[in-house]
Parts: sequence; C-alpha cells; structure tokens
Amino acid sequence: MQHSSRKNEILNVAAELFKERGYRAVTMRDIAKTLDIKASSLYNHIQSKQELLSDLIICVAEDFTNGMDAILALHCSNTEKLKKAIALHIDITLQSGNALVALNNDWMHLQDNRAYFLSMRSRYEDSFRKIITNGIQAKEFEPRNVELVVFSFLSTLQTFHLWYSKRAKTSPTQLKQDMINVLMQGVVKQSN
Amino acid sequence: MQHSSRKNEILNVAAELFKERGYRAVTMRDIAKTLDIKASSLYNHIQSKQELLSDLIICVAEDFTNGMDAILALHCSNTEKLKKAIALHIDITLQSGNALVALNNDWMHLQDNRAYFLSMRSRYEDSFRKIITNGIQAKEFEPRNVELVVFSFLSTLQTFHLWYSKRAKTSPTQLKQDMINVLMQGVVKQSN
DNA sequence: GTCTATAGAAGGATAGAC
DNA sequence: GTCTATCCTTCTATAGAC
Repeated sequence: MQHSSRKNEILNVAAELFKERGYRAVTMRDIAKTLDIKASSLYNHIQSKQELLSDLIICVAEDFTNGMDAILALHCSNTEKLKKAIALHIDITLQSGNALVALNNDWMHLQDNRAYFLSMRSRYEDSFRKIITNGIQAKEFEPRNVELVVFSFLSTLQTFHLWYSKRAKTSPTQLKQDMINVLMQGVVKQSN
Repeated sequence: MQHSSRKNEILNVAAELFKERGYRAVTMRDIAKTLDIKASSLYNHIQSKQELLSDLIICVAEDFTNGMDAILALHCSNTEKLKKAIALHIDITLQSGNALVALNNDWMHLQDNRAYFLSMRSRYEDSFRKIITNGIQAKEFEPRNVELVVFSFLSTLQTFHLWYSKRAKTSPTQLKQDMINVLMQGVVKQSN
C-alpha cells in the first residue's frame, strides 16, 4: 500500500521529533507546527498519533525480520553471516535511523501492534543467537558466554545511531568494516 | 541531606515506574496508587514530579563522576583502570538500576539540572576515553579506533541492566569478571 | 500526613466552514 | 486539504478540612 506523499512527510517529521523527545513528549501540535499547518489538519492524512508510532516501528521491524531471515537462509559460514547481520543493522540505521530510535525507546507505547512487534524482536534476537551458537560449535568463534556476546553485539548496534550522528562523514562501507572489526575481534579466533 | 523515609519510598516507586514506562508516561496518580495514597498527598514530601526525576538522575550521575575520578587518580596500569571502570558501572547498575534507566532514557526531560547532568556525562565519557587512549599509547591495548571502542564499551554497559534482569542469579563477582572478559578481549593484546 | 475538591493548563481528536 | 472552534479527557499542582 503506497502512502500519499503528505503522509510520508508527516511520518518523517514524527520520527525526527520522537527521536529527540520521545513519543509521549511529542504532541500533535508539535508535529503540525513543524509542517506549518494546524494539528487538526493532520487527521486528514492519519487516523491517530498511535498510527504514526505503529507505522514507523512496524516498518523497521519488518525490515529487520526479512533481512535476517534472508541471511539465515544463505549457504555460507557463520562468520560471513555475522558480518552480514552487522552490515544489515548499519544499513537500516543509515536508512531509517529516526524510526529505529523510536523502535528502541518507544515500543512499549505501541497498543494494537505491540505483540506483533515483540514477536519480531524475539525472532531477530533468536537469529542472532543462532549464528553465534552455530559459529561456536563450528569452531569459528571462541567458546564464550553466548548470551553475553549476543547482548554486547545488540547493545552496540542498537545505539549505533548515537555514535553515527557525531561522525556522519565516514562512508557507509568504512563504517561497516570498522564495526565488524571492533565487534568481531572478540569473537573470531585470533589464530584464523 | 538525609531524606525522610517516605520520600525514599516515593523515589523508589518513581524509579521503578519511570524504568517501565518512561518519565512522561508515568503520572503522579500512578506513583500514588502504587503507594496506596492519593496523588495530592505526594506533595507533602516532594515539590514536583520534576524533582523526582532530578533527584534520581543527579544522584546516580554523581556516583559515576566520583567513582571515575577516583579511578583516574589511581597509580596503576590502564588495563587495571579499565577493569575498575567496568566494575564501577556494574556496581552502580546493581545498586541503582532503575534510576540508571531513567538517566539513560529520560535525561532530556530534566529542566533545571540538565546542563549540570550533561557536564557530568561529558566528564565521565572523557575519563573513559582517556583510559583507552593512554592504554593504546602505553601499548597495553590494540591500536583501534578509540571512539568506536569507547562507544562499544559504553553501549554495552549502559544497557547492561536489560541483560542483567534476565539472569539475576549470577553473583556480582562473576558478572564483573564475565563482563570484563567479553569487553576487554577485543582490546587487550592476546600475547599478554 | 492523608484526604476531597478543584483550579488551570495541555493534549488527542472531531465537526463543519471554506 | 487546511482552517477555526471546541469537546472531552487527563495531567500537575494547590487549598483547606480532618
């Protein structure tokens, strides 16, 4: 379903403001003012404030789910899959950074789609866990505490936007390589 | 200045609710209801909702500032300082976990004390950066991208509470050792 | 120290003119 | 598609009785 251009403008503004102040602290009047219209005019394009949050979060969450499913289906080493998972996360951050912050910080304010979101998040984390576990079994990775490794990876990736906003000049390709090096150095055997 | 026991009860409840839903989504009625009193009764013990947020965040931020200052003043290797910084972060998480979540997620809603908080946060991050930089110069650490290493450390430590809440049975000592291993493995030279 | 009652402000959303 | 006007709800905070 293709949204009108106006709705996309509204979604972009909402994402930006949700990122800065959080869902609950942003009013419809704030969003409208940024677009130089009145709050009531927004309702010609959307149903509710909740719809804005839901559209932003669910879209990004589906990107993660689809991307990770595709990576898991590949016939390649776990090392390669992990690198692709890191690159996927960075691609989505670069493309939907503001919405990703809303996903991280405001998912608990989802109403109708909360359960759907949580199922996608679980699925994503499971995929990550699977890559690490398989990599350890295949002796590609050091035999560390799987949960702590997964947690450390996801923490860094989830807050990557904070770091990226300070140094947006680095090329996406270089970003991915740097991140892969820093994150995987502690997992991949030094002897390889 | 010692607060009344009742004020501490209120602060504890506020921290718990702020952690779950965020500052803006928690009402004075929510806090009061948890304590089985009416919202208006809260104002016999506090000045405002903002005071609750400020008290929680500033107290934890000062713990970080003082703890890190003490570590920097030690006469020991940068490796040892980094280990102590990790342990400090975990100690504070175990002791003031809910307030730390408020610090991470709701600092932007601080009013009067926001500049003070931001100065403490900068100071803390600078201290971390200094340890990494000095460690690289002293050839204790691999010569990696300092900013990315600092970012990765802080991201993992800042969201440690999420992981900890799932496995609270591990002893604090073991937690610190596990975290030090996972985080530092990618920094300390393997040949040491 | 807690209550009831309420002031005063702000927010989400709708109706209907243009 | 945007406006003005407004409804209804919810929120923080205060006043004053007990």
